[in-house]
Amino acid sequence: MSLAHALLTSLLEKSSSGYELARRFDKSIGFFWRATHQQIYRELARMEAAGWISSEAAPDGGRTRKKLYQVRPAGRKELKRWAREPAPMVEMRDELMVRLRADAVIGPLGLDHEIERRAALHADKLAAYEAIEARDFPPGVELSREARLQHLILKTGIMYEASWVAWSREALGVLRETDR
Amino acid sequence: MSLAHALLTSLLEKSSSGYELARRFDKSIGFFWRATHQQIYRELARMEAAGWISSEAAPDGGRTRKKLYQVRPAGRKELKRWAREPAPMVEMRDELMVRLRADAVIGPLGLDHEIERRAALHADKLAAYEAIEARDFPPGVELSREARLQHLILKTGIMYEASWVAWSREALGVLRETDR
DNA sequence: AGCAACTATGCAACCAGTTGCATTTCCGCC
DNA sequence: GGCGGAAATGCAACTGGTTGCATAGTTGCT
Repeated sequence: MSLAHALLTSLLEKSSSGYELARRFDKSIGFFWRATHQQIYRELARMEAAGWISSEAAPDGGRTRKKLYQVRPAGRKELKRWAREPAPMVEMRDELMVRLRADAVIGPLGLDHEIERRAALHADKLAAYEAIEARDFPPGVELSREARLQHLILKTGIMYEASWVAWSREALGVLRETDR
Repeated sequence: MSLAHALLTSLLEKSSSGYELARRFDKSIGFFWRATHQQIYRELARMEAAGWISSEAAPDGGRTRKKLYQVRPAGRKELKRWAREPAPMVEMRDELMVRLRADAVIGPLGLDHEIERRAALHADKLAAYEAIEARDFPPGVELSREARLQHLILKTGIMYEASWVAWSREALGVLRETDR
């Protein structure tokens, strides 16, 4: 269960409401860990029950239902404990590979369109990440430890998307050479 | 739900029992789609209920409980239908990134050991894939359409593992430079 | 005043995948 | 004859993630 730990990390950076966390997950953290608002609310409730975080009504005099969460010492301790655990290796798990194999067995299925579509999506993400890199991590600037690690994480995303863009080119080559 | 379709593909290659499929999933198909025997038995039962596959007792005179499954026309049709659907893009989702971010926020946690451990695992997989490539797809040999697609799938695995090995080197550099 | 869009939270049902355990039969070994 | 291990199938309980829907207040437009 590492959504909880992603949320702890995010809350340590800044105490927030569930809603704010959900939107934050659409950005930085969300590059490598997705979560719906449902999941987040449910998880926050659990974490509060476990004593990892505490909540207070937002300082707006009760006009909204908004709750602000902050990390309690037990939560920080839990995050430290968890971070030292071995991280399960992420396996490649891709429906497209199943489709390619099906295509190999039951004849040409026109998967090239699909690959082109995905190549475009990966290229978009890659461009977005590279824009962030150019903006936040320009070359020649000394970075803090924290910033260097954030840069590393961003570069991981860049590597990932670039790999898929390159792969798509190769796959299209194979398919077209083959189906000519 | 694409385990069903992975199983259909596998059964089209060769009619098999659940047990055999489970072991086959530890090899070729399992490089990009994992499944436990539990999942496989459950899914085979569903697929039979849907009329995609049919089963018969293994030709051993009822001495074992073994069942042999084969694909029915409806199953082949379903596979074709499914293969043309858009394939959801696989997002990068990695606990290690959460850990790196936690490390950025709550100080050095000694993640370098963890990264080394994973680098070794990825290097092992990479070596295994490359051995298969050298054995099954030696350079200069003309390949059938099916074999070319299988080679493409294998190369995808190689790209994936090689990316992570390269990434690990970079990550270790950042961490060590930073924590010196 | 009326409506749409956004902020903010949550319940309930479902689906896919994991874990732990149970069962039966066969085979080889001591 | 007994024992362990592999072949083969399956049930039950649980976890994590998704989907659809409900609720309620706020802001701003017309």
